[in-house]
Amino acid sequence: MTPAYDVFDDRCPTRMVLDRLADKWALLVLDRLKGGPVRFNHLRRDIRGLSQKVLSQTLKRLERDGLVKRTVHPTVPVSVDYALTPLGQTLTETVAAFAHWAELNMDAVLAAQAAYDTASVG
Amino acid sequence: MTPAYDVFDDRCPTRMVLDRLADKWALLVLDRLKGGPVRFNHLRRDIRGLSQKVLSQTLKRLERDGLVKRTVHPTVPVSVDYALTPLGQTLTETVAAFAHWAELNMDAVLAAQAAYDTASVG
DNA sequence: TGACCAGGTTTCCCTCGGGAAACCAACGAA
DNA sequence: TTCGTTGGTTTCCCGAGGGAAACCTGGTCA
Repeated sequence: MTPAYDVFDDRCPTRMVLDRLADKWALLVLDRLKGGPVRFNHLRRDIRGLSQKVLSQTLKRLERDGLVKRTVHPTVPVSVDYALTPLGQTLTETVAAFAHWAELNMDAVLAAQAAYDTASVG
Repeated sequence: MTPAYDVFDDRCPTRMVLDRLADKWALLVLDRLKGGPVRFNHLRRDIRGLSQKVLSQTLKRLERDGLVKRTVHPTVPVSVDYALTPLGQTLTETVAAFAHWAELNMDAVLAAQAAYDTASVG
């Protein structure tokens, strides 16, 4: 069968999905959620540099896309947690692979940058 | 051994790498290069919606990070092709997984969006 | 009544991304 | 000499992204 969608076509809806996923904050949130539900302020504290507003927007988009489930617990004060949906879980390995790649190959990238910059200057 | 880098720390250089990789255009370029070297204008034509300026910038960054190798062939007129470096090739599976995920799960995402929007309206 | 918690939303404001289109360099062909 | 090729760079300009910080909404406690 021929593929129904083509990510190289700018009129293809997969571009929209790629746009959403190709987002630093969304990736970090998804990666942080892979161990189980996490509460709003906990996410905010764990992902350094992520502002309240952007976290809120990111979570809303991920929820709309069916990747994350928002659950309100009627405690006092109210607590809200976010968890991966089954669909979202199908992404965990890929997302984790990304984060891990960055951590594992950081040295190589830094070395390449240094070499590139030296070559340009000299 | 403890991990030297932590992607959740905003002062960690991996954040820089994640920023670069969490870019729609960079992902599409890397995915397009996985089959072998491709020339500038060929990339531009294949990746619909990618402007000359942005492609140029994207390639330069990827080259600086050591993921892509730029080769100039002294033909007439000059031709330039771009290929994945060995480091870049370690990313191909992950990048392809992303693109494929988008293509495979597009329907589920669209359905989730429709459901979300209906719930919000009603 | 006022203070404090979680979990947001809104406002202000400024930077950066990126599209369009012109320009440029080198070279060969007509 | 003008045109066409490839592979860019530069300029202009606008709109989205996102940081900071104030505000809001329950609800409970003191």
